[in-house]
Amino acid sequence: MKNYDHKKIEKKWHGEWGKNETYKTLNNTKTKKMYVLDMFPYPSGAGLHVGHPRGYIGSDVYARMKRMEGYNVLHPMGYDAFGLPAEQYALQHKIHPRKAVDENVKTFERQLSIIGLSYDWSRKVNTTDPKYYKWTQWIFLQIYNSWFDISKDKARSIKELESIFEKSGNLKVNAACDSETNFFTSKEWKLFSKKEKQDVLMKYRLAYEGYSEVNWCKEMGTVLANDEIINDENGNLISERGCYRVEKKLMRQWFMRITAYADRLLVGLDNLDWSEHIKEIQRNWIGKSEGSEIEFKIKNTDEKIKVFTTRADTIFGATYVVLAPEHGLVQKLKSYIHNFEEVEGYISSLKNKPEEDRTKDNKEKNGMELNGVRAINPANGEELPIWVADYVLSNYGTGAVMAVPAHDERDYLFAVKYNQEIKEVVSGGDISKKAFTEYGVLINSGKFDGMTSEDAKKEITKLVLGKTVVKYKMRDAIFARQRYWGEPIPLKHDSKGIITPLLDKYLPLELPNVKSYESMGTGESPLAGVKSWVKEGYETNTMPGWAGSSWYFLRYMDPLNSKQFASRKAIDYWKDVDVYVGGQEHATGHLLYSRFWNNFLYDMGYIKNQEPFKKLKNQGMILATDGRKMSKRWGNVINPDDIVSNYGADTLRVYEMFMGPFEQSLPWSTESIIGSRRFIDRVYRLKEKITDKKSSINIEKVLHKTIKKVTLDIESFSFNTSISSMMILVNEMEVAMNISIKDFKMFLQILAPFAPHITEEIWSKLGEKKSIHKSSWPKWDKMKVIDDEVKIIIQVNGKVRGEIVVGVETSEEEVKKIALCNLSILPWVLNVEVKRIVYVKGRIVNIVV
RNA sequence: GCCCGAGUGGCGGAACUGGUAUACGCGCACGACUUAAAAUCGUGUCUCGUAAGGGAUGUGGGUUCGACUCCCACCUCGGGCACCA
Repeated sequence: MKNYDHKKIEKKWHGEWGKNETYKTLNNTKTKKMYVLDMFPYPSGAGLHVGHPRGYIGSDVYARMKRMEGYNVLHPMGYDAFGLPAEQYALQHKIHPRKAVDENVKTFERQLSIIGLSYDWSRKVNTTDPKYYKWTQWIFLQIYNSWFDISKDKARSIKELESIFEKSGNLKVNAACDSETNFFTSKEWKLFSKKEKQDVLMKYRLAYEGYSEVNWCKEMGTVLANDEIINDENGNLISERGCYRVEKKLMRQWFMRITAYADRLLVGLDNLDWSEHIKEIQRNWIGKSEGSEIEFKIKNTDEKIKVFTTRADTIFGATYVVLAPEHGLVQKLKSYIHNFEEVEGYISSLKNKPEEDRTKDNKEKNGMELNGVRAINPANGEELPIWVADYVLSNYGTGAVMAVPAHDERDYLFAVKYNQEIKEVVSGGDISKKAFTEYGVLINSGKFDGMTSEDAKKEITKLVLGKTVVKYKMRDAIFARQRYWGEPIPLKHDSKGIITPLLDKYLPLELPNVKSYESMGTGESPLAGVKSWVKEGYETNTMPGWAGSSWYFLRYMDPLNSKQFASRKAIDYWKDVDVYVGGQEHATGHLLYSRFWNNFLYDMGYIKNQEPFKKLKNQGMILATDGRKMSKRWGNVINPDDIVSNYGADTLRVYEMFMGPFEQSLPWSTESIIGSRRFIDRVYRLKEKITDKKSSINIEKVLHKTIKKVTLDIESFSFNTSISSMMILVNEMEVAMNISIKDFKMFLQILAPFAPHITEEIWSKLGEKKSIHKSSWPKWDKMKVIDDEVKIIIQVNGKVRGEIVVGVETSEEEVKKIALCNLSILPWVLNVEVKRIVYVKGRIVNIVV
């Protein structure tokens, strides 16, 4: 066989590169840095399919070019291995998760290594390694020991808050939490018991203990995140893994106060070089809306209903007020409500229904009026009925709304059903629809008539003594799982309920090595069944899967440091990730949590940049040949091992980059991959044309144009077009008489990031001693990129009728003259009046007749 | 329902800032080499038409000397959010 032996060559160079530490990141902090990062994988039991390496290959091509351009490149890899999937896998296979993870990591590593990725493996991290999670726990403690100062718009130490309380109570301190804050003087603070103080501080801590309704899965004996559950055909909630029934249950949890950073996370997006698409998803998720909080007094009582609205201008159209069923006022007003029993019955009937029934699409709204109580519209003194209704959410805004049926679709539907008054106060728009999104001019609103909605909002808010507020859809993140396989939360509880954080010197708090890590079945973590653990008073919840992945990019900077999560020197040098590559499915999870932690660490002075990932690229999925997702279930999985074995790693790499745009999802084609192998074979055969003689001018020109194109294309992740341009170059070289050794080497260099093995092999055969991957990236010659002659298209009335070739410097007049005299043009311009001639330099002449 | 993104040959796709639509690759057809096959190489390959020409970038309009590219309306597909007041 004439073709090259990929197995032999690839094996040889993997050995050489390892031995020579070709891809090791330098410790030299004088060289300009480049941090190219892949989202680290979750090593599942199934191993890799051909879709997984797509992103890794793209970032590898980029990292390789940057290395050749002289950057000190940090391009590491590691494993994110805590969490439910590993625990489930271990349970199924009746082995310890530690063992399961180690085995899976081995499989992944073997699969990754044959692809020829240029990782510096000496910087590998693994989130389940106590040496690693020591620092996950440490960061948790920093967050636990901090609060968010709204006036300074940054996190501060909880000790500073305590001393503020000590000095002046909390009369002036900004509440960083939504719950109603108790006010106290410094004297009162000093008299508080330890437990009372703890309870107050818990309302401010950025990591806090609380209770929440969770998705409880009885069969799995665990709590699931929202993205771990799906709806079945009947609309019931079931777990994504295993398809077990999921219900709501109140449970003790730990939370992260990510909402404190809502605005920073929103504003921070503006300066990031991410796709608009992902930024938009995060913006929607954060869900900022500006509006007014207005109080409606309840007649004959001291109580008030606080509502939130973005359309204060429509207050004159309010015809009733609605409370969420969970709203506290319902109970408080018990003695005033004539039909209280009926109301309570209604509310409890809602509670027994799963939430999805309540929030399901097109669900008919229902509610019940509270007889005997009336709210007073602060704008005009009108008395309005008060309702409870399922369409008002307790956890958004104030849990109460003023209903304006004329200008809100939901209120409209409800009003029609329950025969409530509909009062139009803003002109324009279909009353039954979309009117709320339409901004017009006020009518029927007394002295505000004729005013625009925007102006009226401020005026009316002022008039009714309301205040302008900002609300977010985003909620605090639950930071606890009732599972074994996660980082222990480094806190101790004593019998009086006092919580003590572990001192740094006791970190890491290692996960106890137990035989049985199955769920308690009570909803509590398996750790609650470990006697020695409970005796010490350790927290039994563990951290969620996203804990370890929220900061790993910092650990790569200095992965072996046992004194700090990374040294000051390393952090100051590497600063942030220059290019981050991964799937877009992490838009509202990992990518948000990481930004949150990074912002926090920045506030506390531990790191240099607020934002962790400057530039983000999301690789598209590789679908199976049938156009579906690759999955064991469909039996359509293509294993990269087979491709590497049949065609070689270089072919796999070139094909995956050539298939189509990097960020687009594409189906795998078993037929097309041969084209990439042929390309590699042709390159290998071109060796025979190399001579000491100069290449032709044509080859030089095409070569330098290709160097330019490949350089710019890699920079913009347009890998498919850079390969196509190199194919064109190879086509040209094949028909050339000879190729100079100098030119051929330059071609090898620009191909090297894509096909590192074969280029290295030919490079060394040509007598080079040093690795091609350590050589300098070729520069294109500006003179050779410019043509001295150009082809100009001649159009008549916009239709192509001919073409001419002229010197680059030919003047406009000259070109027009030549064009008009051109033979193929003559029939079109003969005997007609030429009205106009448009000339685009170096491209086109359009003759308008 | 709302918010994004995308629709180009038989297939994956290319086209700079509005300037030759279909580069590059796959497939297919024919030819060369071969006893034969594979591999390789060469030629052709949007469509109608013998040709001259005409028509095509989801559909229908518009702007322009000129539109895959810009504007309006609609259709289809993919993604995100979903009673967020």
